[in-house]
Amino acid sequence: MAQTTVRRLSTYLRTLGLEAASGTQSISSARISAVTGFTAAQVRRDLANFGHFGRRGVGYSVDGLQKNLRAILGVDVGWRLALLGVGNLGKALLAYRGFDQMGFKIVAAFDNDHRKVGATLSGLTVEPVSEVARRVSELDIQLAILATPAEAAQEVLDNLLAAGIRAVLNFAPRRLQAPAEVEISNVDLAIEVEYLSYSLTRRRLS
Amino acid sequence: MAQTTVRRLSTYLRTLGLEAASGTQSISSARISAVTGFTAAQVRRDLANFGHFGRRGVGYSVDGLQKNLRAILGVDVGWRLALLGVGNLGKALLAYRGFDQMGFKIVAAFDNDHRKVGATLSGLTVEPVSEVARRVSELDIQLAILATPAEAAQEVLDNLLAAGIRAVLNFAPRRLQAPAEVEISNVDLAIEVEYLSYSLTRRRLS
DNA sequence: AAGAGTATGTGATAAATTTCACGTACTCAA
DNA sequence: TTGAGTACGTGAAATTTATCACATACTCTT
Repeated sequence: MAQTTVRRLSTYLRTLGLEAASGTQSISSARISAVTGFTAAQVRRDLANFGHFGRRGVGYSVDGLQKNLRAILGVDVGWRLALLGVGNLGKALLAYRGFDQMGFKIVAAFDNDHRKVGATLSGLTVEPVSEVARRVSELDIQLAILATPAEAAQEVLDNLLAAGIRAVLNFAPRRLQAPAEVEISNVDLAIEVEYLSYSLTRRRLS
Repeated sequence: MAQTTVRRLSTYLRTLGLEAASGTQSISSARISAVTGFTAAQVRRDLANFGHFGRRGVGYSVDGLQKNLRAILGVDVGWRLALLGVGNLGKALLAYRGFDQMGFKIVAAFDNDHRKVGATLSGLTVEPVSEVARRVSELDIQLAILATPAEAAQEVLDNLLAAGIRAVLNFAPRRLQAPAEVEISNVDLAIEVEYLSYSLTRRRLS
C-alpha cells in the first residue's frame, strides 16, 4: 500500500487513542475527518484497503479499529532499535520518552567518536560503531535511527546493512544509497524549513 | 506549486552545494537524478515549473541554478525563528548548527515551565510564552519551531498565530488547527517509525 | 562546415491518488 | 413494522502527479 496511506493510518491510530481515552465507543469516518483534517471518503478508503472494519449505519468500534490498526502497523511487535550517533540530536532522541510509549525500545547506542564511547546516556552505554554487527544480532535489533553527521551517514548505514538491518530512520541531511528492500524514512529539517521559507516567500509576492 | 515539488527542490539545492564544493561547473538532470534518486524527467519538469534554467545540449550551470533555487525557496531572506519549548528536543534544536548553515537563525526561545525560564541555552535566555507576541514583533520573527509536549501545542500555536506568525515547523505529535493561510510542516516521529514498523511487518508476512 | 553526441523543455500519455455519489446495511423511535 | 436517519464500502469520475519520448538547441571534433 502507498506510503501516504500508511502514514495516514498512524494519524488515525493516534486519534483513536485520544477518543478511547475520553471514553468513546464508536467513531465515524466523519469524526475522524474532523479531527485529522483528511476527508471522510479518504478515511474510509484508507481503512477499506485493509479490511472491513466498520459497520454500515454505525461506524467503527474505537477499540476494534485501534486493535486492527496496531496489527497492520505492527506496533505491538516490540521492535528494538539502535541509535547511531549521540550528538545533540541523538541525545535528545535517547531522552525522548515517546518511543517507549509507541512500543519501540532503544536498546543500544553507538558513536564513532572515541570521546563519546563509554559514556552512559539515558541508561545506555555508548559503544563504538565497529560493534554494530555483533550487537545487532546479540540484542535482536531490527530497526536503526541514524543521527550522525551527514559525512558519516553512508558509511554507518553500510555497517547497519551488513548487520542485517532493513529499516532505518534517517536524520542525516543526505540521500542514502541502499538496496530497494531496505526501507529508509528521512526526517530532513532542511527540506521542512525550506518549504516554509518558500511558502512565506510566495505569500510575500502575491 | 505542489508541496512535493518544492521539497524536491530542496534536495536539488543540496546536491548543487555538494557539486559546487567539488568544483563542478555544469550539471545535467541525469547527474542530479543519479545523486538524488528522482528520475531525470522529474528533475527537468520540476525545474521547468519555475523557469528556463538550463541550456539544451549542455545542462544547468551549477552556480546559476543554485542561485535560482535559493531565490525560489527564499533561503537568502535571513529568516528569524523562535523556538517554543526547550525540552530535550528543543535544546537539541538550539544546539544544532544546521539552521545557521541554511541561513535560518533562532533568535528567541520560550517555555511555559517557570523552572526553565531564565536559563541560558546556546546563548539564548529562555523567556515565558506570554512574551511571545511582544518579542515576535520586537525581534521581527517570521517563523516558529514548535517543540512543546502535545498537550500544550495548540495553545502555544494560538499565541503564535495571534503574534502574526504564518509558518510553523511542528514537532509536537498532534494535528494542529490553524487557518489555511498558515503553513505548518509536521515532523512526526510516530508516523515515521510506525511506517518503518509497517514495512518490516509486511516483509515478515510475504 | 558538417556530423555525431549530448541534454533540455514539453506535449502527450500513463499511473497514482483523491473525491464523488450512491447502493447497502444498520439503529432507533413511534 | 415502518420510516427516518446514519454511515460504511466502493464503482466511477476527476484530479493530480509522474513518465515517456522526441523536437529543439547546443558543443565539439574532424
